Amino acid sequence: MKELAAKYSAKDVEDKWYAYWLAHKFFHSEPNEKQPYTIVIPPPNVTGILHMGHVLNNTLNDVLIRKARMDGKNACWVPGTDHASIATESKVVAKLKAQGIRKEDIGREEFLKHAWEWKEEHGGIILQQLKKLGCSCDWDRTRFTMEPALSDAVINTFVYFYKKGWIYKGVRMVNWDPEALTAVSDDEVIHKDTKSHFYHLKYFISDGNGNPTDKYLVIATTRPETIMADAAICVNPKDERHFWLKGKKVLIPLINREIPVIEDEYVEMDFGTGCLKVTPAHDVHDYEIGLRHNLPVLEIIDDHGKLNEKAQILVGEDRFVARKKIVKMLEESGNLLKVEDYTSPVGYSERTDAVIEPKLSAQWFLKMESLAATALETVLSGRTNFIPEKYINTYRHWMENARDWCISRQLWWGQRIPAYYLPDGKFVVAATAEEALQEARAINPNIKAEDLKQDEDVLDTWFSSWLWPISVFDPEKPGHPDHQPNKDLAYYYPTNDLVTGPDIIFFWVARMIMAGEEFMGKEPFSNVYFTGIVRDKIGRKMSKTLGNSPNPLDLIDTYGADAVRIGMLLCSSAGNDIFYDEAQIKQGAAFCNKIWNSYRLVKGFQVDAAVAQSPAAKLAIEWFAAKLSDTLALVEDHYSKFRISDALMTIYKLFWDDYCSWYLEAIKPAFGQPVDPETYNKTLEYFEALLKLIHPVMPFITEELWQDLAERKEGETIMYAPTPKAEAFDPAVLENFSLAAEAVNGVRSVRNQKNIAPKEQLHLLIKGSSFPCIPVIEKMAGVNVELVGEFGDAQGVGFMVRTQEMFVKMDGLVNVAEEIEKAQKELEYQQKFLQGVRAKLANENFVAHAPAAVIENERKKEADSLSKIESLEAKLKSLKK
RNA sequence: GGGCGGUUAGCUCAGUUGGUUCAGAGCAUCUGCCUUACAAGCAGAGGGUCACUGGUUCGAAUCCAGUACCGCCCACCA
Repeated sequence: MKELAAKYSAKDVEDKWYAYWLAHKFFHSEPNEKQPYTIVIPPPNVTGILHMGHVLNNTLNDVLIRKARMDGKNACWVPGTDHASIATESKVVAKLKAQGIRKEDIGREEFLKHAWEWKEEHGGIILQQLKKLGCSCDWDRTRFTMEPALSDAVINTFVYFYKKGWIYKGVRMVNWDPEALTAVSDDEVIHKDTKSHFYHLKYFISDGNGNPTDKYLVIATTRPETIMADAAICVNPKDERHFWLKGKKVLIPLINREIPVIEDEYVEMDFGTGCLKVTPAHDVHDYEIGLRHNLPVLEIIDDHGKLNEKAQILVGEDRFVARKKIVKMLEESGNLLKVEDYTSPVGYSERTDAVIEPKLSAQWFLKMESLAATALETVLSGRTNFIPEKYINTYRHWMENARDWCISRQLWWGQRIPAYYLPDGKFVVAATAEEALQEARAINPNIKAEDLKQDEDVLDTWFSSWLWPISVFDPEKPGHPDHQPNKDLAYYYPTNDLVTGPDIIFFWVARMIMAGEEFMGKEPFSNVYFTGIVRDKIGRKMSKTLGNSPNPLDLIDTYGADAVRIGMLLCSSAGNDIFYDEAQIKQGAAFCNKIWNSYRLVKGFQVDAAVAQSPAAKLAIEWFAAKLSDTLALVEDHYSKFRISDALMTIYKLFWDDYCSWYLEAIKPAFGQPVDPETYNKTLEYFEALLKLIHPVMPFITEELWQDLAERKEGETIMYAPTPKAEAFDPAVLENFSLAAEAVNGVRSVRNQKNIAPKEQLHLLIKGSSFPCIPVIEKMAGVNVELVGEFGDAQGVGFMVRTQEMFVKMDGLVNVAEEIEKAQKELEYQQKFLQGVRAKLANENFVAHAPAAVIENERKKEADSLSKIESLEAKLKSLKK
């Protein structure tokens, strides 16, 4: 046996064992005859770095996958990264900007070169970081959403849906991000209540020749800078206040353009002034009103959010600058009636935090109706479970109201839309330029390859990640529903569990279900476990700007990966936000050390075949076998319900309290004394079972100790050791030991009160003819036990274990008055308790309605209480003598 | 504005179909111990009117209704 340090040092073991696992390809999985257990990683952004959210998510994933592996399943965890269109592109743009380069100047091809360089440089860092955490991903299967095969899959699915008639190009009002210069989907817009102003503006009625009369109407708007794009003023047809406006025309302030007054029920009579300025180009609802009334669409804000020449005034000004300036101008011109403070929801871009500009533009859409209906059914039917269930409601609401998905993005980093335009503006959709040319020739036989221009836009990132559970195994399958799944896909799909955050339930989870049903005819996973958001201990989100997000690698360096994993899991229950506190990681480190030191004790035992097994050891061995089986069942139950932190806490207590504090102390030989072989072997056996049980949570320390526990051959690992199985046991064994433990606690309590050192041997009298596990009590409490009929005149302190009277003999140390007071108090409590029980039993309604078992129990309480009262009274009598 | 979830010890949370002495766990706190595996430890102790108000019931932390507060999702009444 090698010497073990007094403290566990994670640094000395973690890298060593990770390298060992890799060298032996323990993480690698190939289809075989065993039952598969599959997880696909929620692919982190390719240029991202590990944050606490990743730590939580991937720790959970790793616990599940390691558990499944030890349960005998063929476990496969597929890792990879996401190209993250907007996030990556904006990072590259920023980097180039710092060098004074604008992407427009260098062009698409050159820009993509830079982007790939960036990806090569930063891509995959996060995967290396996951290794530090101990994640047992099948690295041979690492995928990237923009690698050629997966990009082909994306293009093929686009073509597939286009041919199916579900993808269309349309001019729609989209959410325009003026900073990223791209449209974003509805889900990427975050509405925040924003303080602004409500400007009441006078629009003078025209005399018919474009000249103002002295009559006017008043509109209220939050966006005065858009008045130049007004196409009409709209009132509710039922609004009597505005009947006089019928058929009138009004003049837009400052520019005096004439616009009609129209009527539409959309206008709320009791909101604002009841007059709405209709600006079809810059408001979603106004656009719809414009369609109904055939109004012209005049766009005055450009892609960058600046006013263009069509605005006539304030040309070139940013929309927010223009707002301030135009208010002043309106005030000077006498059109500004009043300004109110107003708070209203404003849409912001999730990625850039820019205020979203509703903008009319040509975009590609995927019809959601059928996909959403199917995917809703997948969850409602329970083929895919959500943990916690509350997210089903959220999911249902979204699916029932899903709008067509805007899948085009005005970016370069991503899969380019496979639409090819002919010179006349017609287009064809095909997977390759060659196929496109053929199709184009069907329209116009004279078309040459160079006449075709491919669409400039790329596809939304989620349009590739929704294929992830399929494409990581067989990229040929999506887009080709007739294609026979390859061996991997046939074996690993559907995957089992998905662990992810609720923030991407629609972006990703819902859409993976759609793609799974569409291309495989089967749900992509059976369970979705939603984690919470990791917050700091006072509840703030982790963020770079707040600086409250620790670097996980520093934590791993300081405390070890096992400690970090424990720390995260301790405070995580499904669906609840996580309040991260470094104290929890310290607790994890303390647990590592506890395990380490218990091993030091066990390995330090001297074994001597000539030594007889002590009665206490025999009892403890019998008890721990039962305790272990009992706990194993509990742990399995927790895992089956995804109560991972409960499972961890259950094992934690089994190891620390039951094994270390009770079992080891009970079997531990006196200092310098050897232990008998049977006890030694059982102790090692239990220790090994505990290591296996906790291995999914703490992979490194368990491997280290397991390897040292016995002679191991190269290539052996705890990773594939089977999970310990519960065995049948006699519940009386547990009950008896816990009675003994209560007696021990009673004695210890007395020691504490009376300030008696643990070493000092005491006498414990137990009234009665028998009591279980007496040798354990003697060993653990440091007493000699004597069963007696009566305590007689002995001096000391008494206590009770349930209905059993006990008495610690102590000459001279007893304060009789104190003892009397204690007994008196206890007596009063018991009498009150008895009263309550008897009142219940005297209640005819209770006796008539309650189940027999409950009544029986009340009777037992009554009897127990009576017996306690009897002995307390006797005790008082003898004390008072 | 609509929907969903929550409120239990100082903190983070359990509490399964209402019924065992059910009011719990971990951490934190307090007291005593450097006892020969471990002071990242050992032993002991204190701490809650289960948000509030009503109701159902023999019996409510648990079921129902209302109130208050917190959180999340959806939704651009300009």
